[in-house]
Amino acid sequence: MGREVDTRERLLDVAERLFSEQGYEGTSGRQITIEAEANIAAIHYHFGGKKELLHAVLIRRQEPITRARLDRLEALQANPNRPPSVEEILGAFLEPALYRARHPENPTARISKLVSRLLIEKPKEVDSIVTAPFVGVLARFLDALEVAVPDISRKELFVRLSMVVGVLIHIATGMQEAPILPDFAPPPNDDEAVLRPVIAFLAAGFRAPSTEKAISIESSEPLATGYATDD
Amino acid sequence: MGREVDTRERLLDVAERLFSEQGYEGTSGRQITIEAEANIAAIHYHFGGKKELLHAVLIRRQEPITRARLDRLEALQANPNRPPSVEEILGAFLEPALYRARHPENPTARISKLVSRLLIEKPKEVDSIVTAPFVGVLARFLDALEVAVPDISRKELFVRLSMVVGVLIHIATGMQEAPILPDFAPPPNDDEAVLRPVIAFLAAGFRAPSTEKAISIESSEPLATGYATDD
DNA sequence: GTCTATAACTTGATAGAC
DNA sequence: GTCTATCAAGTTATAGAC
Repeated sequence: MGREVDTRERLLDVAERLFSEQGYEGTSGRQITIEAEANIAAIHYHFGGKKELLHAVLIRRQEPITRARLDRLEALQANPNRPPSVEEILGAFLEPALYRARHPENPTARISKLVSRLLIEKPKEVDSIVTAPFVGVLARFLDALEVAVPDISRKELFVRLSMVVGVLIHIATGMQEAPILPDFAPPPNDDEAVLRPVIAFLAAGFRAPSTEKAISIESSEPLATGYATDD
Repeated sequence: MGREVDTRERLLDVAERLFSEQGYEGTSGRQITIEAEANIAAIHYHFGGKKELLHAVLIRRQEPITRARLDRLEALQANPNRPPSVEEILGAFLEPALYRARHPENPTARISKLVSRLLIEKPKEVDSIVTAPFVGVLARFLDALEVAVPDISRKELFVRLSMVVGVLIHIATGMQEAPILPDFAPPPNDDEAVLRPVIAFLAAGFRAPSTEKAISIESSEPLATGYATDD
């Protein structure tokens, strides 16, 4: 295991694993090269530096997940007479990112954990590369949710979708199997069993009545932003 | 601002801010002492080291939040004839940790963000000190939820509560106001407006029908754990 | 493409003067 | 309690031999 592929790819594999387990700042280039059985100078030679290595790690996996999400969503939308349910939409959003999420050796699980960490740690070297591909995806799913849950404004649907992202990150980082409560067994290893209760919970949340105040007749303006400076 | 208190306290304040903004690994003791207008050796003198400084930062705020949560929960449970609703329970859990969460200068907001980061980054120096106080709190809230949502097993309620934790972390780290979608204004600054739609969403999730298979008559054993080794 | 060697710097820590 | 001075160890990065 490990020596059948060339140095460049071994570096990508090891970096992906270590970055996801220890974070970007918590992982040194030295450790990566050692575990990849490569030379200390290899990162600089193949990528230019640690930052560029992170970019390469992300690019390699980001696009397939994005496409899987959009493909699944489009498949669900194929029949305009039966628009997808909230459950189906959430499945299309969550499953590609959490495919075999409880198998740490699985690339999808690792990259979702890494992206989640980066979203919180926000080292300067990322922002664009992590979030940019996400923006288009969220917009498409928001469109679908507007059809599935017509009673809720796009604005409130966005708040709800953002909580889905929070849950996704929580699962991807493996926090829910933390020391949190000792008397519970860790979740099962198969995706369906992990996601079924999660999707049921979230879908019910989407169907909750709106919490927005009923708006007066004269409301052609956008909703107030609430940008108070305060204090 | 900054020089009215003694060095030890200034170090705690600055460390709290920098750790929460940059993470534990991403913040150097040097930077802390410089911004606290203290000497480079001050951390070692007052705390013993960077790790002990982190402990001191956490201890200072952890306990008040824990007590606020439990106090609120107990107040809700004062009248045994009217057990608290899911919404009230969630409010008691979330509000103490998110008090003025969108004000980065607010200690509660900072410490919640720091704890959230530590739960994901998991530097070796913490685990116990971060998660230990949390365990007892979660158990108490789970008890309350069992009364409020009697149709759902404690096991599935735990899964749902763990998603609440995910949402809490998402909000505390400020991820939901990220670059995620450009056409939405950031959430308002007042807690009630931030939390009302969140709590409504989560409460509806708790009331979703159980996703557990109906169990056969003979089921004195604990549910299967799903600890498959697989692969 | 891979190596050694090392430059240039930052980190956490501490001894010892004041 | 606070300072300077310095430590050993670690970091990214790079020049140049093979």
